[in-house]
Amino acid sequence: MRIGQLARRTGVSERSLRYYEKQGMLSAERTPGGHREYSEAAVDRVIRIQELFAAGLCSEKIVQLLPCMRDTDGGPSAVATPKLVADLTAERARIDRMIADLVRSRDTLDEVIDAAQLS
Amino acid sequence: MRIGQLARRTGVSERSLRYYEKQGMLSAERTPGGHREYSEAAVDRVIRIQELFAAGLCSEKIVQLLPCMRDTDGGPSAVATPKLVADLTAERARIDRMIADLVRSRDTLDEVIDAAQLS
DNA sequence: CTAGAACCTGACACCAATGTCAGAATCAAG
DNA sequence: CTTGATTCTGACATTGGTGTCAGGTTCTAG
Repeated sequence: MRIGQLARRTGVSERSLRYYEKQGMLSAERTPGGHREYSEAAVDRVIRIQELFAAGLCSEKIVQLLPCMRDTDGGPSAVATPKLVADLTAERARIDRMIADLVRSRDTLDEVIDAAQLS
Repeated sequence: MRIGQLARRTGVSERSLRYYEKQGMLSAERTPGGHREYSEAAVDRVIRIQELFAAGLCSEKIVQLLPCMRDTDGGPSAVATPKLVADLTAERARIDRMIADLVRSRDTLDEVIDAAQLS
């Protein structure tokens, strides 16, 4: 599929998709004329990338991580190096803290919302 | 307490604390010489602010939200306006989506980490 | 062939919190 | 009083993903 369709299907701007490619997170075939042609698996990959961004990973880490992920395209997934595993373990801990923070913030919001409702 | 101690106790830089004040999120008495003097409740407040930042709220929303929060200083908490409640409800939904994303990302990381461990 | 839609590259701008630095003033202990 | 630690203000830089625009090329339906 073309970049426009991928953008629509993922909700990610074309700008960002091109950026992902430049960072090495996303690849695409090219038509003879130079237009990008994406495989079906790109949809899942883009969504994964977005999730990882939302989790606070920088593109560099994502680049290292992606080849180790079991992807929908069934490609042979690489095994993470010890260094990468250490990094990811740290990221995992950070994500855990993030989730805890978010739950607290949600509770805070709920308190305020509830207080306003019953007034 | 002074800004340095508050920074150490919260893990937030002095720079950020001054920024919070300028944005109207944090207040402080002043010594005759102009140095900031914080109450004990400032510690909790700063931590809350950080959590809310982590939850993706901008400082403007936080400013509106803070007076409605039941604070440790026991100040009379204001009641949120309907408009604010609507905003916060939207934020709450966003936070829910964020948490779901984070859990997925954490699972992704776990898969990669586990795959590397047993190899 | 042609017109309009879609795509290409490259460059500049933005956001919002934070880092950092400089130069001056204040504070607290000896 | 002195001195070293702390704080003050203000300004500029950074970050990293994204928005946006310009000028040109490619694609595709009629």
